Amino acid sequence: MAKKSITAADVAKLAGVSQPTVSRVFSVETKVSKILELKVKTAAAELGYRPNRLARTLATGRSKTIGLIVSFLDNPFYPEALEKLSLVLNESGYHILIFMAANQAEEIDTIVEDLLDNQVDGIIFASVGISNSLTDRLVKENIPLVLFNRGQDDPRLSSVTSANFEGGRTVAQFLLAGGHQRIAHISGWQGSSTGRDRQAGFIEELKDAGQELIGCIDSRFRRSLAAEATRQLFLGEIIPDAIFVGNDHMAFAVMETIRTELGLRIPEDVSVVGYDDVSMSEWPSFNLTTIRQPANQMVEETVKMLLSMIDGDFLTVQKLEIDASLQVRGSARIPEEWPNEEF
Amino acid sequence: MAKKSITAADVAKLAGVSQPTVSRVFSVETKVSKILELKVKTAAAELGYRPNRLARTLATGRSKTIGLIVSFLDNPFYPEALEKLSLVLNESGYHILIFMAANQAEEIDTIVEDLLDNQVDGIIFASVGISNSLTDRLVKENIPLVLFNRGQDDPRLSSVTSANFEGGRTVAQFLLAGGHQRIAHISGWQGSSTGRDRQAGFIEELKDAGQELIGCIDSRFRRSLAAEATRQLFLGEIIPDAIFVGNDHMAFAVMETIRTELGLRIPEDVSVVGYDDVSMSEWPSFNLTTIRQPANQMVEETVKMLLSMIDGDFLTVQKLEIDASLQVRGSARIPEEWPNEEF
DNA sequence: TAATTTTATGAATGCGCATTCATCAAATTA
DNA sequence: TAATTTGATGAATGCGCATTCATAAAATTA
Repeated sequence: MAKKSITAADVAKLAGVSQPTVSRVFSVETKVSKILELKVKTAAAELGYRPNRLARTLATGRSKTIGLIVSFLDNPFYPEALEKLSLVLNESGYHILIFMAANQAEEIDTIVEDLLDNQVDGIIFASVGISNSLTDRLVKENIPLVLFNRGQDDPRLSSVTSANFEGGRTVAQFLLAGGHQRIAHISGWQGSSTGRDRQAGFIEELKDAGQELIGCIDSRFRRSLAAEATRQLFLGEIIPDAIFVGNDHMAFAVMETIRTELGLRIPEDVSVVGYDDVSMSEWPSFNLTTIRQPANQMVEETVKMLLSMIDGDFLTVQKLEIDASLQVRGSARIPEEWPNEEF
Repeated sequence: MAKKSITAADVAKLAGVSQPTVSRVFSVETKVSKILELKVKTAAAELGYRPNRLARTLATGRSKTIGLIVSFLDNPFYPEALEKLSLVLNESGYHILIFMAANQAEEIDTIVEDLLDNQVDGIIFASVGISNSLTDRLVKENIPLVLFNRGQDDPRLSSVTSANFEGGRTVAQFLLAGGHQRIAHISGWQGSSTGRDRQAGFIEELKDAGQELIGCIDSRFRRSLAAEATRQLFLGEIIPDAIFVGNDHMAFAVMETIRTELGLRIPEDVSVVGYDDVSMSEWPSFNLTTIRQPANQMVEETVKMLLSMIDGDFLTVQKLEIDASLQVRGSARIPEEWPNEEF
């Protein structure tokens, strides 16, 4: 029933030229005389012709489509990033084939196969890890890929993250300067570089100052686990006067647990610091002091990196770390001598 | 440089059969003898063959890909829906080509052209409208489409929404039963059916009870406008004792403005009711009484509808409205005689 | 003006698959 | 056993485009 679509051949016939000429008019960097070009364009407009992108892909081997695998969409950082990603890629003429993932290696494998079946020109892994075997596969197949907000040690993998280690350090400095004595950490997933690096930087800086964490619980970027961890931390003899939470998404749950269940005040009784600076952080209800991870910039760099790999300019692997500064708000005691603006 | 990929012909050669036989093995509903099938599968496994989905599309005319246009991704209702959508479509073997949109008709037109170039089998418009001319076009091209969380009068358009009019009515009943006397409405975008219907149902029920709104401001589903509208409402002589907000996303901003800027208590001074029941609504900070819009069910129906259109079973246009019940929480005074559970 | 180079164009081909059609072998019936 | 039907398989073709190659026309040079 579907109306047969208009092909280059149809346009060619109407314009009185050959099909290749039509093709040339709709491709860049090919020479067609002004006269024929006009004829073709007129005919095309009359018929409402548009090149079939899939046929083009089949002929050229390039789909102008990139695969995107996203996880943790309940964390508002990712919808924000996704929106930006879409914008930037579309501007470059790329389309997005999107897949949501939990974070099991097996599932990722399946998704990637699917992506390859669709001839994507490259893949962005947003906050999902990639197994060694899959890396082998993709490197061998020569599929460009970039990890977004997730790093891996494998020297063949490019990634864009914020400076998580430094970020963790900064939080520690801030809390130490605020005179906190009983500092705890509710960490992001220790199976992820972001979770690990933030924690490592945080602990290292504390150690340099002669302090140790009074508690450290992996809550795997999940609200419910973060809430549970909070309860846990306030169960013992020594209760925290400051908690660094592995990301904002969990920090909100932590704050609510502290206020609602424990009946404590923030920051008077407990300071809370997050990581990401999602837009919700500045909502009055939270007013969360947090490390600002510039999603826009990260997205731009990710796309730039991926596209240059696709264009084959250089396939140099890069592990880019974007500076992440502290956004001081009201959820943590502010040291008197702390610089006014951003750190 | 890209390694030439393995084709059906390669597999055929290794298996000692013809290319069509390989094709048949990888298509459903085609008969191949057990012997050859095994040979082919063995050879395919050995080579790591997978059918090129684009080539298949070109040959069959079906891409097994659907286009998704989403707007308002900052409203957590949509990421939640998106996640579900991805799940359900993938289960049916469909892929998603995703586009973010603001809500200008022109932009949508461009996106749809792009989608068509990619031979999508169908399109889901999540919370975006569609112009008449575009409808003409898509109907003529015979492209199945479903509007998700958005209705339009055009009899050619299928849609899945919640029962927005009834939902608005329910909220009014609830607020009236609670004895509220000065009821206001901060509405969703009046350019959208959801915004209009919720408002219309709300007003109608009030009218039936002999009440009128003391204020009604279109805040177009935007937080900042909702906050501004709240200030506006409390500027006058008569200030509201209840506000129905067009969706949860805005309701959070309204609540924060009421508490932080106006220094009023919820629900003691003002009752607030939202619409959607996003997961954030049950966060202790908000504990928002709201109309529950069952995203899961809406997504499932949307997909079911779209796929049946694609399969050509029947192209009957449907305007499906899913029941939406009131989720009573703490942000609005609860009438004494109100049924314990859901309404 | 003749000889040479450049440039625009069309014919032919291939990308990887599904599908029609013809063929041949096997299974069924008379 | 001959005649008929069924069913599996391969050869050929097309989906819509880009691209190579050959050719004819135009532009350049001698």
